[in-house]
Amino acid sequence: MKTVKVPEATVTRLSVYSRFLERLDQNGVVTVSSGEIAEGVGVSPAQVRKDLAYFGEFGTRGVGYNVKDLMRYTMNILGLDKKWPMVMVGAGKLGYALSTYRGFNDRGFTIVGVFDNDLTKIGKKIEHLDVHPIEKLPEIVKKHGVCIGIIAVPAPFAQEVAELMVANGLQAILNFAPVSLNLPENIILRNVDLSVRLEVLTFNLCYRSSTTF
Amino acid sequence: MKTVKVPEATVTRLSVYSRFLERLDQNGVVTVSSGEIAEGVGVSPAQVRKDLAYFGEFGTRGVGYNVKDLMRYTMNILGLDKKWPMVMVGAGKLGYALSTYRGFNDRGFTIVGVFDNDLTKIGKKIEHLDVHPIEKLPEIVKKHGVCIGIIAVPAPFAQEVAELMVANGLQAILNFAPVSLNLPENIILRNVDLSVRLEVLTFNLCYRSSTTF
DNA sequence: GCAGGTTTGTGAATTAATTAACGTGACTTT
DNA sequence: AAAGTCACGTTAATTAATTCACAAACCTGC
Repeated sequence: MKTVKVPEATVTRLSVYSRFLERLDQNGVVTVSSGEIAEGVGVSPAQVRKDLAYFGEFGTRGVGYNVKDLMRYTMNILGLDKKWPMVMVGAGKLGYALSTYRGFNDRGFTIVGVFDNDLTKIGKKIEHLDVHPIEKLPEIVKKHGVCIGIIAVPAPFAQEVAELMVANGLQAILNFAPVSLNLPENIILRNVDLSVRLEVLTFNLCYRSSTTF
Repeated sequence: MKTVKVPEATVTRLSVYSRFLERLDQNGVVTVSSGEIAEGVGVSPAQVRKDLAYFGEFGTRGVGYNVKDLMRYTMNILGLDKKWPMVMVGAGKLGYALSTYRGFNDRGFTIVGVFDNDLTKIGKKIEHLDVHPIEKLPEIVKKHGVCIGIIAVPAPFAQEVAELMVANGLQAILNFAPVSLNLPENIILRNVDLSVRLEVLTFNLCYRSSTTF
């Protein structure tokens, strides 16, 4: 166990590999090579092997990887062998869409509480879940042992929501509000910034002929 | 005009700076330093200056940057001085949420067509927009001169939707389906993979004490 | 109009990430 | 059972990105 930091990009790719392997497995594929994985997800074969090498030796030389095994290994590395109950704050359109997003369930994530402070939303149902007033967050977090929170509120409220989450012991936050949150060092925070992603497209559209300056 | 490639991370940060500057401007702030921007968005001051340096000299030594000017510069660099009509394919919950997402409009993006092949969705309204059958995509794309497409369909359909977009001349695609799309080199493609983002959180939750291996 | 305090812009140094290259082990074939 | 092939794991080389550090430029006050 060397003391080497795993690049974030590696973790991201691992998640992609994992899902690709899941699909191979469903199609009955038994063995796969780094080259085939690379081809399937759009990276280089060396990259695939390097990424996996951070965590162990999972393949057989001259053969490749057992799909089912590698799938399990990658999922374990990502912590997907555990249960991850989550809370969602914000029951607007985005919060609603995310709360019912199949992709989360498919990977074992479960939203156990949706919260809002808008009286017209509280009490409504999002599938089988009630929309609770924000005051109920502590109770639900405690009850389910939640450590992941998702923020889907308008930008001006995101910071206070994040602080409330931290105050209630959440350790990881996925923030969809388009602002930079200021939180303690030990909180794991990642942003999903939809406009930013689009603006990367427009930038490249403008400079596609010459991505150079 | 040196021939230096601009890192993707720089473009991403530029978008974040731009929005931060917008907020400063709304609050009446006239001048800002690289340090203040850095503080506000969570990067280092040197990073801010370096990022801007790819595109020119926008500041005044000993003083800082004029907020309004730098905001305009950054938006121009990102292509936000132009109109970007977009089409959305997929009128499920996510497609619906994204089609009505305020954050896009706030940055000048407009969705001019929403498409689906589900008969129960076609003809319905998403705010002022009709949901069209997918066959109508070519017409709308041509009519509005669209070059950006958003994919919000289930994974199994994403590849064919992407190919349809490419066939109709779209040049940039933002893909929300959790699959790796295979498209021609010249198409600008970015993925927003919601599960992947969550799995980066769970990975870090598992190895927070020792992010090292 | 000069001194002192600021903050930019930038080349150099550092750190990080990716790609290349190759030795090693495993399976296959004859 | 030996030779050939294949694909992994790993070290080295390369490329990329970030941070450092400092000269140059600007403003303020006296």
